[in-house]
Amino acid sequence: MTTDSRTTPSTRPRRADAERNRTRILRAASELFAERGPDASMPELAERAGVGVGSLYRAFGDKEQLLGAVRAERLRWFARQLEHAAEAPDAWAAFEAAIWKGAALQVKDRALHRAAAETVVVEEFREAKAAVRTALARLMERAQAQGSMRADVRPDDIPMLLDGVGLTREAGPEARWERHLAIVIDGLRAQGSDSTLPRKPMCRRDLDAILRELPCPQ
Amino acid sequence: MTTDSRTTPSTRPRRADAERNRTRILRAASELFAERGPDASMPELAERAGVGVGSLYRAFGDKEQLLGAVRAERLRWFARQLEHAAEAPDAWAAFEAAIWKGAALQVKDRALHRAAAETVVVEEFREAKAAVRTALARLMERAQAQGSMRADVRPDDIPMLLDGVGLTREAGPEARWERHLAIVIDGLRAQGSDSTLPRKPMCRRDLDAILRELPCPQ
Amino acid sequence: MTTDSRTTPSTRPRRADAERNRTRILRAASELFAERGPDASMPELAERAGVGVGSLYRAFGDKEQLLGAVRAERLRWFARQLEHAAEAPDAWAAFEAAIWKGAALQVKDRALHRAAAETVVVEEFREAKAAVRTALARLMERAQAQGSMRADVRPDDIPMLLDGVGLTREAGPEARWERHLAIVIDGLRAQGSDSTLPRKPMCRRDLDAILRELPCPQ
Amino acid sequence: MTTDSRTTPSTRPRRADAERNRTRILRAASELFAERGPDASMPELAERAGVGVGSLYRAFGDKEQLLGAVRAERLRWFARQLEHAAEAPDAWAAFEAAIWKGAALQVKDRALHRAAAETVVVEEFREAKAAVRTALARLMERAQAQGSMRADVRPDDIPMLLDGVGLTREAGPEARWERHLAIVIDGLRAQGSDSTLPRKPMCRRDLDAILRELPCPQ
DNA sequence: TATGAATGAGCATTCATTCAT
DNA sequence: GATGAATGAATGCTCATTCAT
Repeated sequence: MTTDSRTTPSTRPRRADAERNRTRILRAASELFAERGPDASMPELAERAGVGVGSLYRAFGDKEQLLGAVRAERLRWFARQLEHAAEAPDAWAAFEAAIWKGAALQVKDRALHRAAAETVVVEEFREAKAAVRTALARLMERAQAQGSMRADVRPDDIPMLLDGVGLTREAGPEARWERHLAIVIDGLRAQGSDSTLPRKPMCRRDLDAILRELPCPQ
Repeated sequence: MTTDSRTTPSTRPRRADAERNRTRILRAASELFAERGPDASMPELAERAGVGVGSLYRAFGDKEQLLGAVRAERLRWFARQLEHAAEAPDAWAAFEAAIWKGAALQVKDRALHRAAAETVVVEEFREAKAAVRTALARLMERAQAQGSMRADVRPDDIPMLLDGVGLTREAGPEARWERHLAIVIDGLRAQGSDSTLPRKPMCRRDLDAILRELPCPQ
Repeated sequence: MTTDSRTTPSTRPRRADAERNRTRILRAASELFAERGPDASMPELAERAGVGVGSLYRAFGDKEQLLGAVRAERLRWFARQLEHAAEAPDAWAAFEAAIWKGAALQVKDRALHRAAAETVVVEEFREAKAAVRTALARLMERAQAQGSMRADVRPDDIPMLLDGVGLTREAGPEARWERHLAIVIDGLRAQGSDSTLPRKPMCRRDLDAILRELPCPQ
Repeated sequence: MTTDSRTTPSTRPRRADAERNRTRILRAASELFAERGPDASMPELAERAGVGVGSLYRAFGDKEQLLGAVRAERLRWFARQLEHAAEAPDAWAAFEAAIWKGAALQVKDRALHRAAAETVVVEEFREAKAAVRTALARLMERAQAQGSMRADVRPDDIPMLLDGVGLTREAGPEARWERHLAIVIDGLRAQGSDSTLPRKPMCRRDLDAILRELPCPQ
């Protein structure tokens, strides 16, 4: 490995360097967009990353690409959650648990705000979105087959719904987005399933566990 | 009527001019904010209204007031829809119809984007919001008493939910926000009501009628 | 008097009306410029006067004329103080007392700020300035003849000095402009006069009396 | 010296560029604020400096910082004059000479207008002000000990007095600020000192010398 | 004649992006 | 490759003055 840097001194070390730099930028962008949303500025991002603004543009082309990369990262995490859920025997329960994670992410990580509503031009982001869609399709198909999810929902509906939930920032002392999500989930349930309709918003204990494993900083 | 114009001969003529201009600005703002959302700029608005920027500020104080006025107008319209709905015998059906109007408005008129989440400082807007809340409360109480709406939803949940639906822009060829709304509505239904759960999204015919009577331009 | 308004219904009452209006504006300007200095805006002034901005322009031509009129009023007051002072037997003592009034005015009434430094174009202001100059000349001549004022000071020096004092707003807990003035006054004294040089700044009691009779509002 | 340029090879070249630009902006600001006072506008300054407005903000943060930097520069110069004066055997004569320089600066350079009266938030400016104060204190203490300066003047009085003198613009054909200053100086003198009271304003010859070495352009 | 609505240049400031070093 | 200085259009807003009513 270390010999590599001597063997191809002009290309390889650069690659490594560039890769490290890219990672650094991505981590900073991850934090900043999560905190401040897509409106965070490039200069501030550069400062947080400890690089010049020029490096941002060299590494990612423009702001949209960079934001897309951050969003893609989040979406891949969500896709993984969904894929793990696919193996559970009770598809609906697994779906519900996964959706809570996705919603919590959408709320806590402002990078994803309005992401589903925007036209996607970034390749990486499009791919991640597709991965989410695939995993959702698999999981939902099973839940629908098991009769616990309404039959006419489609995978594409979910990000749309979560985007809506994500808009609900914690504006008051009462947790509101949990209410939003609970209603949406009940809307997704098959009729006649043991839907425990008048269910209270999730208890704090569960919620804290969810928040703790979110991939976005803090 | 004619006496009025004689009773206040000194105040009216000026008012008429100012009022005409205010209306002109409001109409332009209505259009522009509807198309581009709250981020539309004051200079562009001035140009669209065919007035100088100064006139905007004279008529409305600042951007927030102007945006607030546009939003208030929309919300008052929505409040009226809800009030009319209050008289119907079937509270749920009336609620559902009204909510479709509200959602359509939220989707078509970007002026209302993120309105539910923001802190309101404009008096007119705050009042309209309160009117919506009151009308919602009345209607929902009846629907809940009739057993057709789940008991744990609160009036404040509705704008939050609609804000989410409004985020769903027409991103693809398929109408998607109708699906979003349909799911949310089903989430609001009381369990065991004749909830016609696997219902399809509203048919085009109805939707067109709704869109035609929206108060926002376009 | 009241018959006048019927005898020449088109001209006389107008004059009276116009005069009343002019006075009203002047009073408002007096207050506003005193509080906020020459940078107070015309719209705000119009509102305070209870007239339209147009009337400001009709009555005074432009802002400079209006400010000039206010300043002239103040200067006429100062000229009167100086004229009264002229009759006192001890010219220096009278001068000193008058100068304290002028300085207090300059400090408390921001309308006069930088007035001496600016080129005067307003006739009324120029006249008032001349009146001050004349009164100063008379008083100073006597003081110089009595040997209590240095011989090489000229009447024109005084407004300049007071303008400087006026710049010294009360920035701290300690009264500072009184110190400024005290030094300047000592600089004006003839050498060898009983100048009580290490004199303390004027005592509060005297100062309060001065402030109370200032012509500017508050 | 040469080693320095090798020791920090990566930081210096950039700095050189930035420093040059900063200097350029500072020089332009120096000129413009000197001519027009603190109210000169940023766009005009940018044009004069031959840079974009953005560069102004990059280099100095905001207008207040930039103005503060210009003022600090002037004040440091004044502090140096005072420090040199501190070594002279005759403290009063040294003080008098230094104060002439300070006054000339205040008059010729409008950047310092109203500087003494304003609350200072710019660190650099605050420091320069403190340096002036310290130097003044040292010099005045000696002059007071030597009995040539009145005992009750304090260092803080001097900027206040000079600010007043600075207000005296060249409004007429006769040089007037010199008279203002001369009177103030005499007001600072101890009584009974060989104060040459009826002294004429400084002769042109000396004044020209003073003006020539002023740090402000023009 | 009085009004006050309209004007529009002007201000301080921000930020995505470019490009010389 | 990396840097960060430079750019300049754009933003929200103010205010002396004009002019239609």
